Amino acid sequence: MDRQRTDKNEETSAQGRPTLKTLAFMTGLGVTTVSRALKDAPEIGAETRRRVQLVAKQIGYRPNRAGVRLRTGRTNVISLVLNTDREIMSFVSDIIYGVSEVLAETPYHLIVTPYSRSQDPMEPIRYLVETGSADGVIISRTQPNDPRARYLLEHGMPFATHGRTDMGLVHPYHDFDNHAFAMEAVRRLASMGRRRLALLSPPPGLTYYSHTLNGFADALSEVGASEIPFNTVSIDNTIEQIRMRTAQVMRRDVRPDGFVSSAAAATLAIVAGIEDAGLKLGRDVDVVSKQSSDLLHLFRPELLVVNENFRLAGSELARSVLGWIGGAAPGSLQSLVVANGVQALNQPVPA
Amino acid sequence: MDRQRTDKNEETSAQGRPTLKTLAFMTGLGVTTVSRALKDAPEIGAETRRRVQLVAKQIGYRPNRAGVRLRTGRTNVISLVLNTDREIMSFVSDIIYGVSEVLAETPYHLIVTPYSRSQDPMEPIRYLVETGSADGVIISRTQPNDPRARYLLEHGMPFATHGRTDMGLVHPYHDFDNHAFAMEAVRRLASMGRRRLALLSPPPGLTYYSHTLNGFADALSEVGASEIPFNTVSIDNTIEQIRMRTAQVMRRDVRPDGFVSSAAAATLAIVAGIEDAGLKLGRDVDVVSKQSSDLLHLFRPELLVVNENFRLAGSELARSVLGWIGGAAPGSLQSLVVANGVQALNQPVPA
DNA sequence: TTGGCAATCTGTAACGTTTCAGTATATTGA
DNA sequence: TCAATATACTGAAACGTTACAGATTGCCAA
Repeated sequence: MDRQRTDKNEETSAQGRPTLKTLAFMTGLGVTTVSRALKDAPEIGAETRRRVQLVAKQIGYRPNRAGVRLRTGRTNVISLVLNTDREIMSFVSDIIYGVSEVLAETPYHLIVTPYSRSQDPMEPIRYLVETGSADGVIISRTQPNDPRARYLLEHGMPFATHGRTDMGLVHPYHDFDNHAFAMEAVRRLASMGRRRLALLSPPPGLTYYSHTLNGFADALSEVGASEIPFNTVSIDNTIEQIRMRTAQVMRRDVRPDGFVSSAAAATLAIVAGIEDAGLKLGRDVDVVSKQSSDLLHLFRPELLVVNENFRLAGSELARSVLGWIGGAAPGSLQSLVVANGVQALNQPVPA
Repeated sequence: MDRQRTDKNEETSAQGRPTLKTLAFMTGLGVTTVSRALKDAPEIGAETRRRVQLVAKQIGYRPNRAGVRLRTGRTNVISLVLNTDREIMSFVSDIIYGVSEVLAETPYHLIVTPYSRSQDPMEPIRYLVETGSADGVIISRTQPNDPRARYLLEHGMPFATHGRTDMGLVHPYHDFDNHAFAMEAVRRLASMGRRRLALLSPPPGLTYYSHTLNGFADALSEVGASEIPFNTVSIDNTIEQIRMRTAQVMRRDVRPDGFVSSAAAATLAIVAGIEDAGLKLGRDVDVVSKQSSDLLHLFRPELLVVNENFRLAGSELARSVLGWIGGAAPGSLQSLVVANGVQALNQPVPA
């Protein structure tokens, strides 16, 4: 079980895919010259360079990734590190699409490196660094003090985080402005006369948890509304837990007349809980929710939504990592996207 | 004899990750011996083998993928080929998780190879084969006569399809029994007294389109119900298109009193359309829908649902590809899942 | 003794790429 | 004129792995 080629002569131009040796044979040049000609090295004659590149294009030469990787250590791989059981569904595919879109025009491949509940989140990161399996890494579920970011920085591995850190270290990131989202959501609810607001927050521990909380609190004091505590659940809880908890709080004497929800799936549960308690959306209570695909308005037209574009996030993250690999300053590869305000019903939102 | 002088740069034990050479130096053996000892080759002494493996574990040796790949052509990569704009969201992430789960316990990596609307679906396939970028491939959106499957088969690249083909060629697949789903859906509607049924089908062209249609038709005649044509849209249409079309058909004199929907997102649109026409779910019409995550019941409790487990699909597909790579017969790597529970089987499904 | 054989182990040569240290040839400065 | 220098190219080595074709040893039959 081995390759069919056994002759050590270069004459074998017919089979297998072309290599530098093939190209060298066809052009009558040395492999070194061909290699350099293909990457526009300065010490190659213009004429020769053009000739080599022409032939390469003609026969469809593509550098062997294993060869390059073995020699240079460059993998041409970007790894997207995902939590296999925590990440919310649609989220992930959108990010993947966004990343793919950007990587498609480059020699880079996207590999998905999963880790599950049972594992240390650092494990895949260490694996990537130790084995040098990727040239760059994208991580999500970013924490204020994120050991992954610190580790990657220490080991000189380019990366970008979905969400910001707060460690005094500078690195590329892409983030959605959840502070602005929460403020906008509260303002909107206040403008509808809602005064007792509850927040279904992101999971504590992640950076955007406090962003959201702060935005919520800032806007509360701005508009003079009050908060109904709802912090025994987060969007990481199950649908059933959120639903039950919502129903509970809605049955109390002093109950929320407005909700801010950080995730679409969770919003379904909130609304179900509201209705479990015999109350009506739009009359007794209003809900502002983030969503990543434009479906919530079908669920209940009364819902107020803010769109978060995860596909864009994927693209930005990919661009950031590539930029860092390409030598750009990490500090110049940060982006923060602000939503275009709260949308009632289905008005398209370009981001 | 004396191997004290072989060290060219052996002394530099502090650098980089360990290679076979490192291991050879530490054990006092040759690299060949170490290589074979690690893979339990028969001509290595039991004592030596144990010793080598112990040391390898101690210093955390991991074979260099580029080296292996360059030498053997084996990539240890499985590629998941995805349509970047057509695939429905949650779908994809579930499959990825399923695949990851299986691959996690192997030396294999998952790489996502995208293609977009603008491209020929064959392009990524050809790329993978020509560059030998993967040892196995998973494709979805399978067609009865699928050029990708044929090409992969012709070129000896192991693969598995999500959905079956109908070309008389045998290859691994995983499929959800949509014929059974459609029949079950119709029976359920019929048992509720519904007699004029409409089907929101999968996109024509894909294999499970006809499976679904046939199941629908078979059950219709079984229960003596009739079909209201609804074939100007499929689940590949936009939410808005489906919604409008549903509203149209529901405003007619002879309108459906039951729907069968092949996708959850589309079901949202159907229900919206029904309500646009001033009708009420559960009273004027019932809807049976497939779903991949358990959310539809929150949307409208009256909805009837059948769960399709895409995570399972991902796992099965990964297992199939690995099995084929491992030398199993392609025909033994086919699975069809009905309702809840996988059946391994090799026989054709009711056409 | 001789030769044969099995059991272990080993060096060398690839795989395709890039880098290092050159080698020719022409061009220039004096 | 000679040497210095730039221009255009080249072979060899190396990255880490595995396959191939030996080595070396001990043992036993003849």
